[in-house]
Amino acid sequence: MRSYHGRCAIATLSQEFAVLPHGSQRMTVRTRFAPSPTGYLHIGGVRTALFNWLFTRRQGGQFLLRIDDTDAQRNVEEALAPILHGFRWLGLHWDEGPEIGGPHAPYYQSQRLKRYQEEVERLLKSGAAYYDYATADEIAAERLEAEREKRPFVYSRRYMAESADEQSRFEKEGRKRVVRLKMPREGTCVIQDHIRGRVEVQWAREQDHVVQRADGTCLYHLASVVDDFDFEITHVIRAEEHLPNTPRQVFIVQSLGYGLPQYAHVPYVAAPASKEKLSKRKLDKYLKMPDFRKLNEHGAAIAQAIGIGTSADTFNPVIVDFYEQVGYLPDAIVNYLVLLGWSLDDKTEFFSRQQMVDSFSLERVNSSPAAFDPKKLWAFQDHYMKGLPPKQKVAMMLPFLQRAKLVSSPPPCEVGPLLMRIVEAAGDRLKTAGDIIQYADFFFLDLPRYESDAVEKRLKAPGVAERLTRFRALLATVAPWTAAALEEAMNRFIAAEGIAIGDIIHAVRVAVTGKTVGPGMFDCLELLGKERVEGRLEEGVKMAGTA
RNA sequence: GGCCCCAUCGUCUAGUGGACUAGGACACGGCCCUUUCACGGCCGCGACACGGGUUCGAAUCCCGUUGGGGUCACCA
Repeated sequence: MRSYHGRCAIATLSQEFAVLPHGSQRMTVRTRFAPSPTGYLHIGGVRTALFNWLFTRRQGGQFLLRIDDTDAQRNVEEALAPILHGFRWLGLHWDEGPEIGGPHAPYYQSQRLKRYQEEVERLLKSGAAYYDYATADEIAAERLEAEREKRPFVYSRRYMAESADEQSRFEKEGRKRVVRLKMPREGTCVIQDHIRGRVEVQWAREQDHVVQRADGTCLYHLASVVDDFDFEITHVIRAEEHLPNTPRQVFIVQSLGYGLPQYAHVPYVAAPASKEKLSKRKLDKYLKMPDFRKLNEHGAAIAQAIGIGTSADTFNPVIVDFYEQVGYLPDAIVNYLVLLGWSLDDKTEFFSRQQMVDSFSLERVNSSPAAFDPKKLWAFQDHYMKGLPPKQKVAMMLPFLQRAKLVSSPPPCEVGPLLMRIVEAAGDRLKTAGDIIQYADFFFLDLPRYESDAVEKRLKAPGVAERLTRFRALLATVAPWTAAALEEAMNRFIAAEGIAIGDIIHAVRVAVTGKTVGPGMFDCLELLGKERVEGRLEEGVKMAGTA
């Protein structure tokens, strides 16, 4: 029997010294992110993609997108669209891949079947793979037996057919064949990983994995390795759940005579306050945590106001889309994500895209999983929102008002300047673009939506109706109608009444805006205009009177 | 269960043998500012999982224990 010790020596050597595949002297760094078209972009996936992107930009290389659709899906284009959209939204541009093509097109595995077939044949010819005629049940039975005997399972190769005779014999029995890897059964596979260091596994623990199905289609591991070679990928930076798959890929790489890429297995993003992998399907569980629930509810309120669905399948803080729909800033998301598992030093927390590119390195990626923290994400969003010029806030927020049917499309021409004033008055209160709906709806409605709690608390109290009536009367004398003049009038009013400002202003706010919270009171009054303020105060008096 | 990975405040992290009475950020608590809500300012709470080594000296290196996690497909 052939010894595979030699192989692993090669594995180690080629990784440490032959950094570049194909023996070329100066190959630029090339990385890839390989989504399968699932219809959504996972927050953990995008973090891995971000690391790839940053590393590549830093090295002046090319970042590509390859579509792992070997599992024959129907609507690849449809399921891919949200993913590509997410990449563009975040500003993670790919140099080659879907929609833009490139020298190695096509970048869809489903369109590269011929290449896989060629390589399967080479594997077969060299003896690194074999036809296997076992049924799934027969394999399962062997596995069960091994488990019963408490020994690690390795396939007996009972239905392995390496000669034409054996093949025809099995075929006469009516058996179907798959192609399996003939994995080494002694020696050690050594993986040099940029994040995890040296990882060793016994070849004997590896299975004879299937690389080609009975129908001739190939599986991920084979396709992935062939593509990485064809696309001249130099660095495979991927989630750590792929680490256990790496030996079989190393075996394929070496059997096919390719050079090994550099590997870097980044830890997965964990669920809030846990070490478990963040999963879209566990939303219910996360919603039991107050922080996560708040994040979700904030988004859901906006989604509801603009009439988009909130089913967990499409609207979910684990999916990147969520943040765009609610009106988060890509820079905030990216800055938050880059710090999830990577840091530059003990103090730098805000990075422009360029700074990120300039300072990123795989060596500083942490080797333990980092938990997704809604509060921290929120803090980054807060920070970037504060730095955004009002003009840009207006541009972001107008579409939300339109979708909420508060402003028509195209908007009346007075809306632009008004919205600018509102945004300025609201200041740091607007944390996401979608917040504009809650903070400004009353500017665009004939009458505010009166919140019952607010009415209860601030209007339905003894003396409020009379006080509002007297304050309303005073308004006739206010000129010019400015926040400053209004404040001055209010001060005169409380002095005359002998009350504190708190005894009147809350009632005015609720009467005029329908809520207890909002931008500066006097700004609201000014922007609303005298007529509407007077009308709403009357409305407030009515509600207060029915106490 | 086998194999592999991981382990510093609640969370993200700094720390690569002495500058560590362990630093920063978010969160949290208190106070101040304040018409609300935000913002801002000040102060505070808070961690090296455990046990053995190695060393003059260990958060840092080694071993073990415990705990957590990933993965074990004719999915990707």
